[in-house]
Amino acid sequence: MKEITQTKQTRIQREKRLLIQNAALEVFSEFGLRGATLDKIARTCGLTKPNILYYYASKDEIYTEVLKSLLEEWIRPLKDISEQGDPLTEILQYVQKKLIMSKTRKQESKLFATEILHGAPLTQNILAGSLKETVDEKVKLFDKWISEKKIAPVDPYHLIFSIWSMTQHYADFDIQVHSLLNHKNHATIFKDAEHFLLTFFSRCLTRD
Amino acid sequence: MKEITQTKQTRIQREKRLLIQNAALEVFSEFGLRGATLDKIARTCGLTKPNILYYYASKDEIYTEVLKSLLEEWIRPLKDISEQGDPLTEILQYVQKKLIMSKTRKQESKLFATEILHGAPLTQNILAGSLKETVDEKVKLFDKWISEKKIAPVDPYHLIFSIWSMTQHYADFDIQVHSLLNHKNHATIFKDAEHFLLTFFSRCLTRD
DNA sequence: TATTTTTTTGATCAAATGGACAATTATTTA
DNA sequence: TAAATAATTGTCCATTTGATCAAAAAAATA
Repeated sequence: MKEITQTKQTRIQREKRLLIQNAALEVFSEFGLRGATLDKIARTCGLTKPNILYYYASKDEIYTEVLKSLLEEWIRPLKDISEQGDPLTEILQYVQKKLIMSKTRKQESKLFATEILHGAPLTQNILAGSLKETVDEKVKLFDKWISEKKIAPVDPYHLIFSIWSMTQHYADFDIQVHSLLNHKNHATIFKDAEHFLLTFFSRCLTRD
Repeated sequence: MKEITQTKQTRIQREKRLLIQNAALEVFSEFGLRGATLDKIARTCGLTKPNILYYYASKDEIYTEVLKSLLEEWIRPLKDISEQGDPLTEILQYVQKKLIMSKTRKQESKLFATEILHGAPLTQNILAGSLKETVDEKVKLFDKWISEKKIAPVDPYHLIFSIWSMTQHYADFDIQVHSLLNHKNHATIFKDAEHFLLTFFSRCLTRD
């Protein structure tokens, strides 16, 4: 039973594994890998500790699985940037998508941030692998757009970093953002952030 | 002996406390509050665990002290923004200072990021206190500059967030940055980042 | 140098925690 | 419905870890 290899999962297995993953995401994103305990995860999803270990061999395995399933979703919007579209529109749309993810997927953003922050022990190969591939591809596209004078000249790598950092900031540092904005309405903050970011990036990509 | 109140610290006390703080910063920034152990801190500074607990009542007290001494330094560059200087120059200088801090104080940046990310359990009052005060003050200054048409109109709060996020990204996410830039030379990365950020913010603050 | 104070450490403790396992219960299949 | 398989749980264990404490060592002081 330990090795549930692909195809033949029972209904219960599918349900419980998902249940555990959701609880794990919640707990890991709040406390980090080491701060999270199996007891907390168990309590969160209403299962017992041994029951969780019936579906996953170890705490680390849960963490790895949660992280892996998150990473794919995380890269997707970048992949969506299309060579066919209008350059500025494509990039601004990417900014918007990333901001929406910060708004609706805060836990995922925090989990990912914590992982990288602490040395990406389980993600390094992905960073160097599929993420790097996609980034390199889009960098090439940005360079092309620059040489065609369709967007202003900037270092494409750092452009991507700036999009990531500015959008994810609203998820990862939400405590600080809310605190400094007098705990203003959540929706308002994101509306303002969107306006700021779109203004910011248009100005900066249409100059020269 | 437990309560070392201000004035009369012995030479040994001053030395050892500093030794412990430095080791603690190293360990906490790498592993977070929960991932860090007294044993790791002890090993890092070459003391024994009970000896550390002779100088600090608890692990949490060490963490709090490290964080507190870091926060003051962290806010300072923002305070330095002067009403007397040229607006664009002042802001760009702030960007530069923050970037330098990311380069030379990576551990502090990561520790601070982890703290906020996980709910700022020990920092919330500072966020709402002295940091907020300084931010509000500078926001007023930025608004003044905008009304005098000395910089382009942007939401000053989000402008500050953008500076923080983009500069700190190079410290907090250094693993990712290095990985995606083919482990390019550290100095080169920061030189490129500086050029990118200065271009970026000048464009965006001189438009309209 | 003798006495007092400070510093250091080995041994130990209690709580927390990841994990194992056998026994029990529920579900599926023949 | 009986047999087989899957799922669940109570109990237990070993390790880690924050913290204590008394005794020893070192340093400061008289």
